[in-house]
Amino acid sequence: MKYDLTKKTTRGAERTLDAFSTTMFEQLSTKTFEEITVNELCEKSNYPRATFYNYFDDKYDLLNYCWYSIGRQIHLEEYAELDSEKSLYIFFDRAYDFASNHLVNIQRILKFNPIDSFLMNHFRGYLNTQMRDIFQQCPEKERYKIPYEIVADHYSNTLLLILEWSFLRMKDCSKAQAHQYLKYLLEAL
Amino acid sequence: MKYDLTKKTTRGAERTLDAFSTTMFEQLSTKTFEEITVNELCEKSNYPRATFYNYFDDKYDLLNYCWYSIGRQIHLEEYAELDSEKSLYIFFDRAYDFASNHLVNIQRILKFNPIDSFLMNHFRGYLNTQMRDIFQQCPEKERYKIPYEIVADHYSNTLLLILEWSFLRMKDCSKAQAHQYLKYLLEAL
DNA sequence: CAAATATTTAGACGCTTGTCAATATATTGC
DNA sequence: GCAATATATTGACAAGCGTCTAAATATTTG
Repeated sequence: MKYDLTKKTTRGAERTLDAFSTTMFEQLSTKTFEEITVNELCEKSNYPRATFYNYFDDKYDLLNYCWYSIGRQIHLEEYAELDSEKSLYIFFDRAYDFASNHLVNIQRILKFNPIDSFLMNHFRGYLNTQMRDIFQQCPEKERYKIPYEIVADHYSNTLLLILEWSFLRMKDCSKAQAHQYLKYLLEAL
Repeated sequence: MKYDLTKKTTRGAERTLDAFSTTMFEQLSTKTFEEITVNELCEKSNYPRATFYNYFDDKYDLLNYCWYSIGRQIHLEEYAELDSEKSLYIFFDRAYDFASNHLVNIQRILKFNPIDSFLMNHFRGYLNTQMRDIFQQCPEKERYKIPYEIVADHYSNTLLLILEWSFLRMKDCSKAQAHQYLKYLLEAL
C-alpha cells in the first residue's frame, strides 16, 4: 500500500479511500474481480488514474484495503487476551452479525464471484491471517496435546467453514445452529 | 483451457504441454508467480506466444494444468468408493510421499512463493476441489450428526493443514506423527 | 498573507496482455 | 504420393498496466 494507514488520515484522504473501496464493492456486484480494471475504478470514482496509484499499488492492494475496512467494522482490533475458544466465538459472532446485516450485498457479489473464485479465496486468506494473529495473542498455548500452531489453524479453518456454510452457501443457518456445528467439530480439542 | 485434455494427446501436444509446465515450475523457483510473464514462459520454452495461447487461456490456466499434472502423478483419479476416513488417509499418504520426493523443489519454490502467496492459495484451492470430489463419491453420508457437506470440507481442511505443517512450514514431521495429528483433530466425527 | 511544502493531476512512456487474420507447416485419409 | 484438413507460427492490434515528469492545487508554516 502506497498510503500510510498508521498516520492519522486527513479528511481528503479518507474521502478518496472510501470512494475507491465503495466503487470496488459496487463493481464486484457487476462482474468478476478479474474483469475489473483500474481505469474503470477511476472513472466510476471520478478520480484520475494517478490518484489511484498515489494510494494503492494495484487493484489487489485496494482489495486488501477493502477487507481491512470490513475488519475495522467488526472490530477485529479489540481482542483481549481471552483463551482461544472464547476468542473463536467472539470472532464468529461478530462476523456472523456483520454478514447478516449485509446479506443482500454478499449475495449480489457471490453471483459473479462464487465461493471458489479468486475474490473469495483472497478474502479467506485475509481472514485466516487475522485469526492467526488473534489466536497468537491467546494464553494457555500449552494446554493442548498437539502444537498450538496446528490448533490455531484448525480453529480458524473450522470457523471459516461454518461461516461459509451459513452465508456463502446460503443455507440459512441460525446462529445457535452454527454454534452447535462449531462445538461438534471442535469437541476433540 | 483451450486444449482438450479428454481426447488422447498427440506426441507433439504432450511435448508442448510438458515444456510449458516444466518451465513454469522452473520459473517459480526464481520469482513470484505474479512476476512471471507469458512472454518469459514462451522464451524459456522456445515456443511462440501464439502457441501458448493455443493451449492455455492465460498463465493462471497453465497453473491449473500444472496442478492437474501433479494430480495425475499422485493418482488422484483412482479412488474406489471407500468411506471418507479411508479416502482421507489414502489421499494423505500419496500427497505426503509425493511431497517427500520433491522436497527440494518445494522448498525452492517456497523461497519466492511463501505459504500465504497467491501461488500457494491457488494450490490449496485446487486440492480442496479435488478432495471435495473424492469425498462426494464416498458412501455412508448419513452416519454423521451434521450435514455431510460440512464433514467433507472439515476433512479436507484438516488434511491440508497437516500437509502444510509437514512440508510448507518445514517442521520435518514424520508420517506416523502426521497421522496422529490427523486422528486427534478428527476424533469428534 | 506569503512562502515553503505536500498532494493531486495530466499526459506520455515502455511493456504485457489476449485476439485475430494470414501464412507456413504437419497430419490425415484416399 | 497427393489432396484435404488440422495445427503451428508470424506479426500486428487495441487495451490495460505501472512509472515517471512536470504542472496545477492544497495545505501548512512562519
